[in-house]
Amino acid sequence: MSAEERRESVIRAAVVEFARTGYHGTSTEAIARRVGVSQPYLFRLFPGKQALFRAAAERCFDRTAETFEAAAAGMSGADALEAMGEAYSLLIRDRDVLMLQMQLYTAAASAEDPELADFIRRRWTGLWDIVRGRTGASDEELTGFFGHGMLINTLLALGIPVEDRCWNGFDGACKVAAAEVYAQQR
Amino acid sequence: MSAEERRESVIRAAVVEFARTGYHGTSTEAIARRVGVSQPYLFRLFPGKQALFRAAAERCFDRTAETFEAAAAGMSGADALEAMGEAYSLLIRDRDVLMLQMQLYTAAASAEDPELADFIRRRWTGLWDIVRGRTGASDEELTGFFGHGMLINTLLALGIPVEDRCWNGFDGACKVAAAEVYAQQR
DNA sequence: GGACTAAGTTAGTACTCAATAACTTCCGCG
DNA sequence: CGCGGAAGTTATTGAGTACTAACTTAGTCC
Repeated sequence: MSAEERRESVIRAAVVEFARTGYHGTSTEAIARRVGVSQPYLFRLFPGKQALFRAAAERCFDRTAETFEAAAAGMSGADALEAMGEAYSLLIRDRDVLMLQMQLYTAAASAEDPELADFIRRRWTGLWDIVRGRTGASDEELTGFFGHGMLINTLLALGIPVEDRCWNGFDGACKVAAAEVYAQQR
Repeated sequence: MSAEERRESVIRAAVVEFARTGYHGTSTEAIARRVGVSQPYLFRLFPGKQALFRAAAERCFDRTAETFEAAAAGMSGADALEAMGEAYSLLIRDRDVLMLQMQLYTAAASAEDPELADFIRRRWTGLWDIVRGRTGASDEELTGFFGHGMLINTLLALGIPVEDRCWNGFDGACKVAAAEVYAQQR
């Protein structure tokens, strides 16, 4: 396998492991084991653990941005906003993407490398700009949209059952998505 | 100092340290140093690191619950809801309370002890019930309220500057609170 | 076929960290 | 005074962990 292909599979493994146990809770050993490669070899492909984490973060943001862009393609206004919401609920059925997002929110504050924190901020506001640019939504609509999304993230991360009262305010599509997340075997 | 007083100061230190670097990123050494006590002595006061984390989590939930209760005292309906929102924005000026909350959302999923995950879920839904019980708000109002809160948490955790477009949809009180959080020297 | 290179390994190092064991200090009380 | 207990310490251990150095294997091109 070429180094570039390996790097790709390492990133995918890093996304999974960092999503589940966070930066400090994840050993490079765990990532290597998932890839099926020796642990020291990771350091041939990436300069260090931080670079692995950053690559995983980048992948996570890329996927979300692409999801938003694709959903809104050929649409505008309220239709685009609704499509993006729907697409997002599909995206986070991948529990690792969801959890890595949550990990990034805390990682930004405690990042020993300020450049990483800055990167996370820039990418996150980038998502905001995508939604705003594609929908032309008002500030209030945007905070409503992202607030709604953050609450879903939190409920899923916490593992609040779909039958719980906390899910009452959500529409059927959200609940179906949530049920599917929980059905995922780990 | 009595063991009980020490335990109290240890919990306060644990809240700070776990909030800043998470469960795995925090060493018991760091907590002990903040308390001004030797590291092994922590294990006389608490059975292990997990117990420290749980005590910190408990403290964090207690403070939030008390804040909600106090704000809504003698009020009801929309007034109570607004008072709770206002009180919350004051609470999270304590950046450690804010960040520990964020840490808990990821900790629940990766907790090696399922009882801890369950505890976090129970306490979180407990907050939901407090707000619902004191205000009688509809399901949609509740998801709006908590979604709004979660978005604020995220923006603050990421360190998005108050001048940023992401803050546009928030009222003046929120922005003032945010500015104060950032003004906090660490 | 032999040299070069890319992909990958094993062995090892220096360090950190949670937890234990055994010792010390000091206060109150008879 | 002396003694018991509570509040703390130092020393240590054993298990991880990020990362380095040096070696191996296999395909490719001349």
